[in-house]
Amino acid sequence: MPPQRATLLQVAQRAGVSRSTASFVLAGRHLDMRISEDARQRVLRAAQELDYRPNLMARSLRTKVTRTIALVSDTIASDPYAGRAIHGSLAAAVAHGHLLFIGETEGDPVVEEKLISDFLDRQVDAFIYASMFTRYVRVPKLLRGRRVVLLNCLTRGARPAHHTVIPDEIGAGWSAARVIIESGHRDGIHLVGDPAERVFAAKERLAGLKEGLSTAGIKLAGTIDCEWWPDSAYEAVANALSGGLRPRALICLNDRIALGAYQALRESAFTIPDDVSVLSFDDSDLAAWLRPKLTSISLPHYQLGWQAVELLLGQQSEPVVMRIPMPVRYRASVIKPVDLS
Amino acid sequence: MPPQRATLLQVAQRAGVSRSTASFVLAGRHLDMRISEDARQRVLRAAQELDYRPNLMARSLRTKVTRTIALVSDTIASDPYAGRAIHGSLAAAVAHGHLLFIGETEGDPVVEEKLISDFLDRQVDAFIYASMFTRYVRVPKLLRGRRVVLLNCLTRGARPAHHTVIPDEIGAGWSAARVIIESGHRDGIHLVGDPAERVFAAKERLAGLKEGLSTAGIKLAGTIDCEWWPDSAYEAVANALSGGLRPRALICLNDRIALGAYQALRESAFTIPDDVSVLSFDDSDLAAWLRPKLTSISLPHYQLGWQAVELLLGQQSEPVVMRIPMPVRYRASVIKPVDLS
DNA sequence: GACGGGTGCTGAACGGGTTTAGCGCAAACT
DNA sequence: AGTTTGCGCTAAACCCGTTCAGCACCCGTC
Repeated sequence: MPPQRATLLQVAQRAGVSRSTASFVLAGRHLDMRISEDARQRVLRAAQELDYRPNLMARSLRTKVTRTIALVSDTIASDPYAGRAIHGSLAAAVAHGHLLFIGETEGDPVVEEKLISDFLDRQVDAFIYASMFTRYVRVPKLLRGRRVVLLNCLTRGARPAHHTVIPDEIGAGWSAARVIIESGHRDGIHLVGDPAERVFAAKERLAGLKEGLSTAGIKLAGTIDCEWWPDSAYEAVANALSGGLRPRALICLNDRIALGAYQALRESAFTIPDDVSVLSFDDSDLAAWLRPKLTSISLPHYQLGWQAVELLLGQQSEPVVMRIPMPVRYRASVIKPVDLS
Repeated sequence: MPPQRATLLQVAQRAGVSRSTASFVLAGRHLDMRISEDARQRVLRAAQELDYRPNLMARSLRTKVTRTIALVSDTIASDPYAGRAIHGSLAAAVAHGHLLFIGETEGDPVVEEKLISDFLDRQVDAFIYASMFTRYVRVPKLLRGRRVVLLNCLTRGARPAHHTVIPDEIGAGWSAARVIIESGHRDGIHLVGDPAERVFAAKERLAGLKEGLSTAGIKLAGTIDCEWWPDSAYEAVANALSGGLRPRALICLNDRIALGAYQALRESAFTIPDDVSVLSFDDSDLAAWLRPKLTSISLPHYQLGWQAVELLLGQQSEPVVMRIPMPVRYRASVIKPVDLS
């Protein structure tokens, strides 16, 4: 039932020419090779009639080009955003006539090595080495000297060895500052999250935020320390509030933390945004589901994935570090503070 | 820098044997082919010394087996669960020594045909035809007669043409009934969602639920109609409550609806679970983040993906429809109703 | 009529494996 | 001594494209 595909030889025979000629015609090289218009038409017709499709395995064996890309990620499932980065890479790959393999290392170097070997055995043209949260990585030895783009991760050291695509977290921090400043907040601005931890995004967001605020002569009133989960954020914020804290604005390091903050604020009878503005990062689905809808600074995973492939397939050879802007999604959780005086 | 890989010929020469012999040894067919232990050792050593890895393109060209699977999905990004199905498929594929291509059709038949053709040109062994929400589909002509498993979708008609893996939504409905009954609820049980729509999951969940309830002589007290989004659910539930409804248990058709219900209940000063129990389906991340944590019946996407590949690579030839059980994730939103009398 | 040059096409090698058919040799048998 | 048998291995075809080198032919030229 799966119909036997016609080979180039069959096309050539039907057109009354040699395999070579058929190949040249179908490759569009009839001008270099001086194929008569008549022969060209015969080949084209034969190919059409036989519904000819080239066997890309055979072609790739000869040309050493497979037009396939391997996306090697630490995890693909745990994070709901992961899909978006894959989606972006996939769309760009297909737009360039490439196909995408995916693989998951689960952070295990042994699995990683096996996986990359498998891809290499299948002669993939290039690799996307991806992480699902932004962090520093060491590029596996097997990838040295190959076409690789780092997606949402980077290497330490002055000169990057590979193209690198990461979100502009520092810019996002500045944007957060701008949103807060433009809303008229000056006092009672608290950070919620865990800036002490070695999380890349946290450090950069905080750095950008502080820089941005300082341009208006504003300082953070304090930090509410918690893990990156709703539970932890809820507890931390609830504690702070019951300790007498009266914040005017909370900047949460991500949406899950914002959810915890929402829950704590609600229980202490604070109204968002009238009593307290809440600003967040990531712009996950959650942001649009909360009440009031959460203003959040978007992690552009789709664009990250897309750009990674663009760099991979582009001709630019000098390694580039691209920081993709993180746009603000204005919603309803940040407003001008009500005058307390 | 990308080191030139050794070929079989080089291994053979170093071992002082022919390509054939080297091939037989490395394929483990030295017994059929009667290769001396000495020659075998020489080949093995040569392969090791040269760090030989076979070119799978060349092998596949000859054997017509690529050990690759194509996962063709309607969308891969929009749904946060999507990643889990891919994850499951990927894990199973790798466990069987296969690699996974992914592709997205965006529901466009033209894109779909192009994509499948591209996969066919690359000689993939088999296809997973996936949908991100359970629904009826027509299998594209190009896939007729090929190895295909339907993942989270199914064809109409008595005999399935392909293996099919879907969640056991009817069973989930029964489970919902059981949870409610075992908690002691008998009255004031309302459904929240849109059972009228042609959504497969909705119909089956409702059917199972009603059957399950009827075994205990219980009937739904009513239905609160809404779309599958928090906004819509919030409005619908808020309306119902302000209309005087006093439910004792809400069964929400998914977690997003449950979120809307939570929001509406809270604003009307109902306490979950003391005043109202809430039960839901899907068990998305959200369920564990809500306060109180939401009891939800899990959509086993990972297992779906895994099973799809197992069927694909298994020897079972008669098409099978597998319904994967949906386990209940007990949390804190369902309790025994407080006696009102 | 020999030669040069352009046109239109093809033969054959190549890529790197797998697999079938069978060869050369030594031991065992008649 | 001649035949059979089994062992250990290999030549060569095959998969299906791409591509280099060059052949046959015709036209025009001197």
